[in-house]
Amino acid sequence: MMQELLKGCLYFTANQLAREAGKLAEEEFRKIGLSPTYAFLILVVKEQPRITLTELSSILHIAPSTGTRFVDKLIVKGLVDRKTEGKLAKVTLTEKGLQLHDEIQACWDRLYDRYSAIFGKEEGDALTETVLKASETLRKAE
Amino acid sequence: MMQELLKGCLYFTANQLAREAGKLAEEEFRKIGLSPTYAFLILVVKEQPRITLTELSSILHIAPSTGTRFVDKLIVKGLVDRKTEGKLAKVTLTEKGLQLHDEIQACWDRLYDRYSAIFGKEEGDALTETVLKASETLRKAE
DNA sequence: GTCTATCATTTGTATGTACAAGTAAATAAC
DNA sequence: GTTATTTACTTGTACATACAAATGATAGAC
Repeated sequence: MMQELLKGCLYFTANQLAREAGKLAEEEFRKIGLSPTYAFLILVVKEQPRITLTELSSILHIAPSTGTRFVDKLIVKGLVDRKTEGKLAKVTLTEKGLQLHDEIQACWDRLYDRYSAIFGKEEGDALTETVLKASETLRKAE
Repeated sequence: MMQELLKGCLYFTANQLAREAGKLAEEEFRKIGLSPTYAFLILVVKEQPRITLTELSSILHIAPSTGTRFVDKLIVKGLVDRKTEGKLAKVTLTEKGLQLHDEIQACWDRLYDRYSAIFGKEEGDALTETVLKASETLRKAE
């Protein structure tokens, strides 16, 4: 059967998992009008004000060009602020962005709880760790 | 540290894994000018000629609208053929699509070998299975 | 037989994401 | 000090993907 073949392919299953996990995450973060990656970006910038675009992108594991687009949109929403210094683009939260921080944290906690409710806390954590390790193994192998 | 938080989030790690796994897969399938999902679509249609759009989409775990776009593009490339019968859209390989089948299969085998070389065959299989199970658990939970 | 509800598909629109090319700043070579 | 190289970032373009709305076809209610 065809389906069996597909099930044995890591590309395929990993994408499926990402899409399913994404549905939950998007649902949770939709409450504050952000998609999950944007929300995470804000958390990162909160922790490291004046972070450069490159560092931000690398922490989020997105391409720099993608980082630029995200920052662009968050500037339009008035949540972050970009100041270029020489060739560096430094990103910082605005007052409004700062105010959103607690809500984002709350969404995140709820999301984590939902994953935990589905998989069980121990198993969920183990799964996340397995997936993380696998992605790091792949990255290093390339 | 921020990075630690992100590493504990399934949404985040699953997307990372999907992107890393995708790089390998795209590289492999680029040789025949298709992206992995298109290639898989062709394998599925080969196995089930006159498959309906809905069934095809569901096997590939993509939304029906996405299925339509994919089929559109493959028609333009001359690899598949769509015949609407009543309200159903039946998809079949063209001669050209059929001829591509062996090459796709070969790419797939090579891709599998590459994953196996990186993770080890046993571990790679186990990983894929874990990821598959997780995505199914999530899907059922929603 | 008409009307309505349901189902399969497509299309409009939007988002996330990336690569490649372009631009601009910093650094190195000489 | 000018030229070449590298580095950081942005922009043009393109693709995968989805949701919601539109369309078209079947089936059921009466």
